[in-house]
Amino acid sequence: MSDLLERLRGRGWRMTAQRRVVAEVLDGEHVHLTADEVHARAVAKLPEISRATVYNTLGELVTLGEVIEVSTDKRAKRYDPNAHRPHHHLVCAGCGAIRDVHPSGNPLADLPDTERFGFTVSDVEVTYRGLCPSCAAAA
Amino acid sequence: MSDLLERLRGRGWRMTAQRRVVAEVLDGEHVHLTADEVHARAVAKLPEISRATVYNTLGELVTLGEVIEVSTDKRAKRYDPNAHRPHHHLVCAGCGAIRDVHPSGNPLADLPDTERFGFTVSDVEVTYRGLCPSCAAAA
DNA sequence: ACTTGACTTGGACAATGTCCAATGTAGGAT
DNA sequence: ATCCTACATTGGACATTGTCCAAGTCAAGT
Repeated sequence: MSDLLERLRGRGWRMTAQRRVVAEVLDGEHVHLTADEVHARAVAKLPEISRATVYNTLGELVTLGEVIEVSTDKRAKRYDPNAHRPHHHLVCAGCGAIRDVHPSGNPLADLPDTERFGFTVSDVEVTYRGLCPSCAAAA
Repeated sequence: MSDLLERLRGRGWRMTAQRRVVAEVLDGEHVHLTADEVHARAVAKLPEISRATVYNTLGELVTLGEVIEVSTDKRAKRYDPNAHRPHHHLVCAGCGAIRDVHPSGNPLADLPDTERFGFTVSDVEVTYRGLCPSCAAAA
């Protein structure tokens, strides 16, 4: 966790209480929080932190490549602190739980040139959908 | 296009002017419209149609499996009338253009059992990201 | 300790989507 | 052909998520 703070300082970040708190929240739990959830947890540690700051900080972390923005949910963006190992996501259609997964093979290679329409394809995002064990049992 | 209307009638849909217009808009252009764009085009044909009705109708069409909801954009859901051929999407990070693509191979098969965590995995959504030719030239 | 420019704040605003009570109407029944 | 009624539509209020900005605050270099 102090790794993250160190990296940020190294990049010329001014280290404020607010940024420290946001970084701690993200680093503390390896789940995929929405911006509002990050804000709620940040407020618990630093009551006067504002929503705007949380949004700003998350945006900066995404720009720096320290966290990944995931939009598996159509409602709110989620932030994935596990940015240093490439991975994809498995989402439960019932309860919305998200797990990181590591498929074999590289989906980028599965897109033939004839299907690229001249695009420079640089990234691929894969979302598996299904039911987690408890939601499947409840259904 | 009347295919779609026939299928809907067969499912017990009450056929109203509003629903006909929404179906025509979706069927007319095989692009990926946002709900608001659908509404704008629908208004052109039937000025008094309301936003709520467009949202309702789109939601029903999704439930019936006649159109697919795509969330490549983090802003608004888009609606893809090409629901009967499985396909994925290629999105331009510059201008937001979306193309349907058909990768070789089945990404579902790339997810080993050990990475499924007991989930019943039923679907996979793949979004390729990159730059379209004109955005790449402009950069 | 001072200074300065980057950071934070709070609140207004924007975009997208949902909900609901009142009203209208498609399509079966008569 | 007309009537009934359950289903559909409407418009506007509300909710959620996110962005923007002017004013105030503060970290860190000197």
